[in-house]
Order: sequence, then C-alpha cells, then structure tokens
Amino acid sequence: MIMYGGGGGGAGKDGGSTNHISDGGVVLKKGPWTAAEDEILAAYVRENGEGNWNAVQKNTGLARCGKSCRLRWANHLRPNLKKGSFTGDEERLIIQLHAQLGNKWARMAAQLPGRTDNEIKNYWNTRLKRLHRQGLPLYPPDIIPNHQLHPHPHHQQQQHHHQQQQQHNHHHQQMYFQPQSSQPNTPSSSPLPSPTPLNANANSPSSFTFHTPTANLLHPLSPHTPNRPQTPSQLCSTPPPPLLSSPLSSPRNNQYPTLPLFALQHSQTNNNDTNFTFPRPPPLLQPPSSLLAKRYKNANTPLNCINRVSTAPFSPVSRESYTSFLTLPYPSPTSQTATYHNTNNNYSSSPSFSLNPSSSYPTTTSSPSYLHSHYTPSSTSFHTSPVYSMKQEQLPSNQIPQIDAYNNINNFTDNERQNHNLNSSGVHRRSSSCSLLEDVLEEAEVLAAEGRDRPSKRRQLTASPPNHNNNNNNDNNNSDNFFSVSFGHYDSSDNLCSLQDLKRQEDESLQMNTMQEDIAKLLDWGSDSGEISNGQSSVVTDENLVLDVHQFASLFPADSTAVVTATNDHHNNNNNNNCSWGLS
DNA sequence: AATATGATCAACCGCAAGAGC
DNA sequence: AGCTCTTGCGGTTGATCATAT
Repeated sequence: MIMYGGGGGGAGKDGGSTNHISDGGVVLKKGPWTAAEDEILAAYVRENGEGNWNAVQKNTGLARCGKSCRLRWANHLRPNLKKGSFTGDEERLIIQLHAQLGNKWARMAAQLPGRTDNEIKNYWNTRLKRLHRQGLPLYPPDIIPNHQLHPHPHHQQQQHHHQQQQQHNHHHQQMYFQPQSSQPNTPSSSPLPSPTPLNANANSPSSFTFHTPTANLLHPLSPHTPNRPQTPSQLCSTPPPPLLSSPLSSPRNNQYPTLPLFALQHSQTNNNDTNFTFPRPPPLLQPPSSLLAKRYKNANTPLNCINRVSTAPFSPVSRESYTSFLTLPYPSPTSQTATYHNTNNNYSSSPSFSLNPSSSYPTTTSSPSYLHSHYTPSSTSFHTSPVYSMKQEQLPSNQIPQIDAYNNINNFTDNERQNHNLNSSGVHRRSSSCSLLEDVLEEAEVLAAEGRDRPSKRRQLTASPPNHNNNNNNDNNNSDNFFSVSFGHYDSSDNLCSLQDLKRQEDESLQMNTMQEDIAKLLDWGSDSGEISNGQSSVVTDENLVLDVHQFASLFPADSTAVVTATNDHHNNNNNNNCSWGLS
C-alpha cells in the first residue's frame, strides 16, 4: 500500500523531497519527473502497454506510484499529445464544451484530440480567473451554459461549494455583462460566479440587455453543417445541448454578436432601425493596473496602439473591459482582431478596416491562441504553425535532456518531433507571436509594398495602415483615431467605394486572394453560409465586409451616448461625414 | 536591482466507480 | 455482499517564469 503523506500536493522544487514508502519498502519519489524516469516509464509502456500502473514500480523499480506513472504517461509521455498553446478553435471548443458539460475535463479532453484534461482544466481555470478579475462573463452572450438550462446536482454542488468560498468578493457579479439569453439565478458549474446575478441590474440605466438570437450549437471545428454527426453534443453522453449560437456564427446574421460590450436595445437590433445608440457601459471594477499595462507593454506592440486604446473615449476601466473582450473571452476572430482606423496617412483619409494584431491583440502570455493557429477550413485538423511551439517546460520533467526520452519512443508523431525541434530551436511559448492575423498582416504589407501604385484603399481593407509599423513614436498622430469613428468625428470619405474596387480589379484580386481569404475566414468564421467549411470562395466582398463593418459598429462604446447612423445606401457613405455603416 | 504580481504548468491529493475475488 | 485493488476524475497546490512596479 502506498502511503501518501498528508498535506497539500504540488510538485516540489526539490524534485520530490517528500518521498514515501511503498508497501514493498521502496521509497516512492514525488515531484518532477526526471528524464531517466520518463525513459523507464516509456519503455515499460512500450513493452507492456498502458494499464496496470502499479506494476511499473514493481517491475521496473521506478520509484513512482502507479498513480503518478499513469498521470505522467497520460499527460506527457503518451504519443500524439499536442504541445503548445491551444489553438483558437480549441479554445472555442473548450468554451462551448464547458457550457455543455461543466467541469468535465476528461470528457472535454475526449473532444480535443491530443489534449489532456489537465491542460484543459488549467486553461479554463486560468481563463476563469482572468475573466472573473475583469468582471467579464465566462461565456459569450449567446452561449447558455447547459447547466443553466438543465441544472445538474453536480453542478449545483460544485457551485455551492465554490460560491461559499468566494462570496466575499462577489460584488463583481454585478459588473458582469448579462447575456439576456442566460437563465437567471441558476448556478454555474464554474467555481466562480456566473454572470447571471447581473440580472439584478437588468433594469438599471446602465445595464445590459444584450439580445441575441440563438441558433443551434455548432461544432467549432466544423463550422456550419448543423446536421453534422460528430458535434460534441452528439459525441458526449450529456443531454442534448441547448440551442446555442456558435461563436462562429456569422456576424451578418447577428447570431453571434461581435462583441457584447454594450446593449443594443431590442429595437436597435431591428434591421429597420438603423440608428444605434450605445449607452455607456457600467463601470467595471478596475483591474490591476499592471494587467492593463502588461497586455500592451510589449516589444511587438506599437505604442500608438496602446495610446489609441487609452484615448478611447471611455473610462480606463471600460477600456480594459473592452480590450479584454477584444482579446480574451470571446473567440470571434473578427471581433478580436479588427480595429477600426481612421488613417491619417496618404493612402486615404477614410477609416480603414484594419487587422492589426499588434494593436488589438496583445501578445502576452494570456493571449488567446486563436491567432496562433492556422485554421484549415477544409479539414478538421489544425495547422501547427511554428508558434505552436513545444516549450521546454513541457518537456518531461522540465529537463531538456529528456528530449532523448522522447526520441526513444518510437511512435511519437511527426507533430511531436516537429514540436521538439521547434523547442530545441529555442522558441519560447511566451514569446511566440506568430498568428494568423500576423501572417495576414505580413502578407498584406508585402503585397502593399509590392503594389504601392495600387489603389491605396484596398490595402486598407486588408491590412492595417501602412504606417502601423513605424508609428510607435507617432502616438499623437493616431491617438484620436482609434474608435473615433464611432463617435462621429472622423472624416469618412470613400471607404466603401474602395471596397467596390475589389470586384472591379480582378487581376489584382488574384494576387490578393490569399489574403482576402484569410480575412474572410476571420470575418466569416463559421458563417452560416458555410462558404468556408465547404471550401468555397471566401473572398472579401463589398457586402460582407460592409456588413462586418456594420458589426464593428457595435464594438464602440461611447463615453457618452454616441449615435451611429446606419444607412442602406452604400453610396451615401461615400460622402457622408457622419459615421455611416453600410447595410446591404 | 529587488520585489510584487499574474500566468502557466506539473504534480499532488481525495474521492468514486468499476472489476475481481 | 463486502472487501481490495485499480483506474480515472476533479480540485488544489506550489514552482517557475514573465512582466510590472
């Protein structure tokens, strides 16, 4: 019988100073695994297969209990384990799965090949912590946690326990955005409070009544195709999922509100009512200042981006909330990555639709890795870009020489070997900043550089303003541009005309096609039209871009009420100095 | 430079379910 | 039926690292 000592767990820095004696008199080691131990365990499993973990210690002399061996194998040594950050699709799936399953990490892991329950749990807990601190809801407004629809005793039990633990600071709850689709006053599986208590504020002047139509939950990895047989809900044994709207739903259909930053009154969601009034969001608790700074103080983050955020006309608290929504909780590539610029450069005076990862997307540790993956619409697999780096910390026992232990395992996948190589090259997970958007941006810049004589407006559609890379010291130049469009003091010229140019210049569109597709993926990710999932063309068109721009109108909260006038007339936009959003 | 803070990760623990006797 | 053993799951802890102060 293995004798565990009392007290808390945790890997000791000493590599297991608190050893214990097995019933055979063997001192069982605790703490981080060494390369030698990994090798022993891997060799044993190679020969004998998984299971019978207690026999490992008996047969190999490995001073580890069976439990520890199993854990080590499952979480680190077994083949086909993915290493690196979660991809955006995985993150989306985790969110949706958690909405369905609660803290069923193992079942969630079953839906994420190559991922361990421990990874998912760690990811979720980190996310939970972060969102809670920021006073943000765990789920997108259109995702109704299953347990809120079908309260489960287990969920309630968990929630009860954790609520007791954390009620001392639950005034946070009142700061949560309230997804109107959520069921109020039902416990969340989350150890932290669900956003629902905010409902108590639903009638306050500053409350949020975010109305979102719902749709069937779609598998994030297989956008569209409602009847797809292998959705998580169908694969798992839980009750059928609630009617949920996928974060991948097309913004055009309003099935996934781009960002739930503020309420759209019900009448405002009516297409016939094109006037958008953005009430100021209620103040959120001020996050640690270090957090705000940390997210943006990055070598790769142009300072002007910080300033542009900081000059947005809402409170610092709201700013943080805004950027948090932009970057963290809601995996809408569109919403997360796009900023709306009013460029002062010589390309155009019109606001430009910018995909600027460095400005809207901090590249710090908490960065979601949606942007670190290359989504391949035609397959359910993920491209593991170089950013998908294996980190040395994830090597067995955090010891570099243990790579050998990996290499000695015959059946490691190419992916793992690749990860290993990447890791060996010194790529660090926290410095990894490669992303889809960055790729798009790079490509945009390259193409822009190649075609300086090309109509400039197009570049604005596909990339951030050309000066975005060298304007770190031009904060003032741009400080009033960011978001300014939403407050009616930008000089709109012919941004929409520039969109129309796209169609006219087919020769150029060929060259731009790749970039456009990437952007279209971002814009139409999971579009109900299914053009991505079925591999059809995803070229950015006037219509969809305009509509997405329209969606972006909903991103910009105002310090005071700002009115954005939407118009159905594209051409009116051309000369409209008001902030006008084209609708089709 | 030192310290504080937050994020991430690995590994621990207790508990429960299932299998075998 | 009851016991033991194995396995798996979920919660928790502490180390480490990066970044901010």
